[in-house]
Amino acid sequence: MLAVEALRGSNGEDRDGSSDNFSVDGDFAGGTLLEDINFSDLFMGIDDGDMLPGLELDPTETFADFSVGWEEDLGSPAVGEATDGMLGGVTQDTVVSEGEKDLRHGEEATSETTAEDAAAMTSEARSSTPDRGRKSSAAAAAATATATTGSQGKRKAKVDWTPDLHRRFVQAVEQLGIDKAVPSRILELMGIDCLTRHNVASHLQKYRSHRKHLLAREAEAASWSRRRQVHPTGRGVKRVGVNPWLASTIGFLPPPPPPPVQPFRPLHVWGHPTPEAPVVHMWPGYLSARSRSPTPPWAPPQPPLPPPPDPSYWHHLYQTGSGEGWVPHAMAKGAPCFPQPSPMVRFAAPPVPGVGPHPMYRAVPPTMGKHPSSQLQLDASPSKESIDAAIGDVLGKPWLPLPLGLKPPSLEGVLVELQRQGVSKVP
DNA sequence: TACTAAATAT
DNA sequence: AATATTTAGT
Repeated sequence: MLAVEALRGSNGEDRDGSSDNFSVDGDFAGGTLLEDINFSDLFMGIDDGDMLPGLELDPTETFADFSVGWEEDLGSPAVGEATDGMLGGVTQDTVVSEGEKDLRHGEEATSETTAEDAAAMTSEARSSTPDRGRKSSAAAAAATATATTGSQGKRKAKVDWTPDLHRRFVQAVEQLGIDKAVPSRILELMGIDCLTRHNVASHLQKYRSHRKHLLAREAEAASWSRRRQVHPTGRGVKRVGVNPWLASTIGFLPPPPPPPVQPFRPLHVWGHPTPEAPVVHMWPGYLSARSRSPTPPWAPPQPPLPPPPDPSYWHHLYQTGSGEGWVPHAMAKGAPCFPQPSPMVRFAAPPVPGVGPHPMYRAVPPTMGKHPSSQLQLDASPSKESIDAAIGDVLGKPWLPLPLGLKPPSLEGVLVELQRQGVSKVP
């Protein structure tokens, strides 16, 4: 029996109100913003050649699994070109696969063979388990595990930590700082609604594990290399493959770099800014006032935080036509995760455009109409570039917000930041 | 509750 | 074997 593959995300148990939507690279869907995207700015210093073939999803698998969602949304040639240009054809990989459609099973489908069962069956049930109604090993295990709780045990579908997804993850981790990178905040920064905190926590665990291991190896190699400088042996240098968890510069040589001056310098992870091209500018306000991002020593000084925007005002910016919040109804019903259309937020042009921070920059309510050239539109699920443009325009200098795949809460961060920079809202 | 580490599952 | 989820401890 063929398992039903769907694009929708996990239940998102711990993510209130945003359980089933997905807004990764939402701007790619419409393609309207693509022309403005400067892909070279996307990931500074990143050579996508670093990508590990081994880590990439099997395209066949990927598109087989996600065909439903992507056929519609990435069908346009323009989009295809753009995405190919950017991520070497793995743009779509930020999709989370879900081997089950447990949404509708939540409580009601306690009875028969669920999709999950079917999926699990494919691997096991056919071998033994005579009684058909019997749960698969996974289901059984889950059931056993949750027997005490009495809840319906369902093993969640695995999340494909694709290169792009992983990159977002690492980006978030780096932005937070390795010591302050906790699942909830990482998730927040990643802005990917299909992920749950547990997903991130799991990945974080693995990330830390790998990192620790690799750091240990690096240290060992360093000492070894030092020793070797004193007592050259002439032996060959051990080579290791590129590791996605660590730098693309993995070799044991050259000798160890000078001791870091910062308490934490993001490990150079594949697909991320190189030490030579560090993050130029963090986005402090992005992280909300309650705990702004730790300012790295190499980051510019941060001005004081502004008072938070009026939530009631900004809230409607996130509303969709359905009037049920920004999450399209279809998604709430468990539709596959896919880039979603969203309302626009416009930023009126400053009296003196392009010249430094302008206190009179204004945000105006969403509008779907075409924007005059004098105005800059910011999608509610804005691309990094469009936000860059918005803030950069305000500040009159390049700006690099880290998170990709922004979603409304992130947009709020954007707005907070803009307001902090002197943007005022239109009554 | 959230985070983390360990145990399991695929 | 690698990597994800689940469980359990703090």
